[in-house]
Amino acid sequence: MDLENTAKALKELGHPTRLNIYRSVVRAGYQGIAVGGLQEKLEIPGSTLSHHISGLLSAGLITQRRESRTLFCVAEYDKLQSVIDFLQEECCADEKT
Amino acid sequence: MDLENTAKALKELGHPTRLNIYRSVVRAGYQGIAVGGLQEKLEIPGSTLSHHISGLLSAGLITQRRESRTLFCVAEYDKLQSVIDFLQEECCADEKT
DNA sequence: ATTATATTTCGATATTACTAGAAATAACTT
DNA sequence: AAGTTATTTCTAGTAATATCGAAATATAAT
Repeated sequence: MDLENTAKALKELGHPTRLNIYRSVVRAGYQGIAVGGLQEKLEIPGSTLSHHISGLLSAGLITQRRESRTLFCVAEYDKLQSVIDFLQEECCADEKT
Repeated sequence: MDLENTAKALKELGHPTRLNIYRSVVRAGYQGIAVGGLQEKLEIPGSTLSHHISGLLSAGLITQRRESRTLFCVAEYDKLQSVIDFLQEECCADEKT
């Protein structure tokens, strides 16, 4: 992944509330967690929560799946992995040469 | 590491310019890279660069070592690792139980 | 002491982000 | 079609961040 996209993902993770949301989504595994579930669990006003979720979505860190009226948030583990890969790939590159 | 500190580190990495700076520091390995070296390499005004470096310092992602007039920036690899550990540790925890 | 070099702090401006109530939309139920 | 539930968009106020020139500081050289 490129620098701009990685920075975007890191930025979205770099806010306590959003990191907490993301963490809850990650914990929920492949089935995900409902927006309402997050709201209840984290006690965040709906509008604020929705705003933060859209940040995580725009970075590709999570996706959503609808089941009738309920929207589930699901972690995109691959995205997290590519962020981590970006952070680690150039480690000590100048010394290696 | 706790959520607040991790979010702080991610926030500092979550800006294209700072991520680029950090990357250059990481690439430089254990000897580090001078502030002036970064300035030349990345073509950032001194005051802007200094501002971003202090962000990375405050998150504990880098440290500095002085050699006469020159300040070298050195990556704190352990800090990066603990950020990564935080991101990965709770993966699918709710499903595992 | 003066000058040169390396880096930071100050100050000012512009942009972006955070928060949350109120209104709107989407999907289902009766 | 009227009501209920789940979530988002709108709006607006406040706070935080980014940028960079100019001035200040720190260290060394002459």
